[in-house]
Amino acid sequence: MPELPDVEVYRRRLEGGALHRAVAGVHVAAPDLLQGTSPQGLGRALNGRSFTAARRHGKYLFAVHDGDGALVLHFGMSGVLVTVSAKDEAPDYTRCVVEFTDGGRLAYSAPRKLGLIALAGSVEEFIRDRDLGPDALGLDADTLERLASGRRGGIKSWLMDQGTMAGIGNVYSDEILFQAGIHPRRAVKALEQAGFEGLQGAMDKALHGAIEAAAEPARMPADFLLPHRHDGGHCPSCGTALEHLQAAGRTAWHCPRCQRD
DNA sequence: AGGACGCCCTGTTCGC
DNA sequence: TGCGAACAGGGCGTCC
Repeated sequence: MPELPDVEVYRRRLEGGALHRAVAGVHVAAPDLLQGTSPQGLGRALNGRSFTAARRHGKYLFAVHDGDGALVLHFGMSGVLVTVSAKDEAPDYTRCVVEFTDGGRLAYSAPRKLGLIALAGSVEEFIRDRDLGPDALGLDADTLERLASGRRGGIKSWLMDQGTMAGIGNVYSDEILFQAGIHPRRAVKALEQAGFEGLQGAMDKALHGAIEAAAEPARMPADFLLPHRHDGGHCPSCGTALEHLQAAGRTAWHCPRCQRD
């Protein structure tokens, strides 16, 4: 379930391990993941180039290269990005590999092929074309208020709407609502009374906390919902058995005591 | 406009 | 034991 924190971890991995190395070739094992290009097109765009920057917007990762463009990666719900040394094996379900001239590789692995691999002229152009909202990391309370104004409907689907803000999916919308003490069925309108500072703080805590934990549930702060978000899980704050309901077509886990309807 | 729903995809888990 | 249904969910399309 790569959402903003997971993709930020991949971004740092890309930045720390795959910049300024010449691309020797690109191998695509799952061409159906390519959108708007082909294995040959990817090769033409990337061969001989080097990645110069790793950027992220929402759940999209951009490997910007020195040929005035970017490789775009989206991870669907099961994708991972790893760097692999010359002598190591790429992971199972590797769908695309960028090979560098030094023998090292960048591997995109995804058991469920729900992600996408594409090329973009620029990060900004891609964001515009996809109608993505501002990145969810670092939004201030005033911006949240502006994004909520005139919005009808549920708060969970609003948080997950990539056109409103980019990066939050089912898992982290649950975490944010838990940290904010807001029931998943509440309307966006209810935020007007509560104020946006609380939501802003919850978003900051959930997203930054998860990134600091490298998006690994086992390393997350003790008061995070995420590690308990399963059958038989209990609220880390009050111990009440967690419940789930359907909201915005997704399973919304919450604490019935801490998140009042 | 926004919600409900189905589809894609495939490994895992559960029920009969 | 074994098979198949249900489930996980990001993103998109359709319908209401």
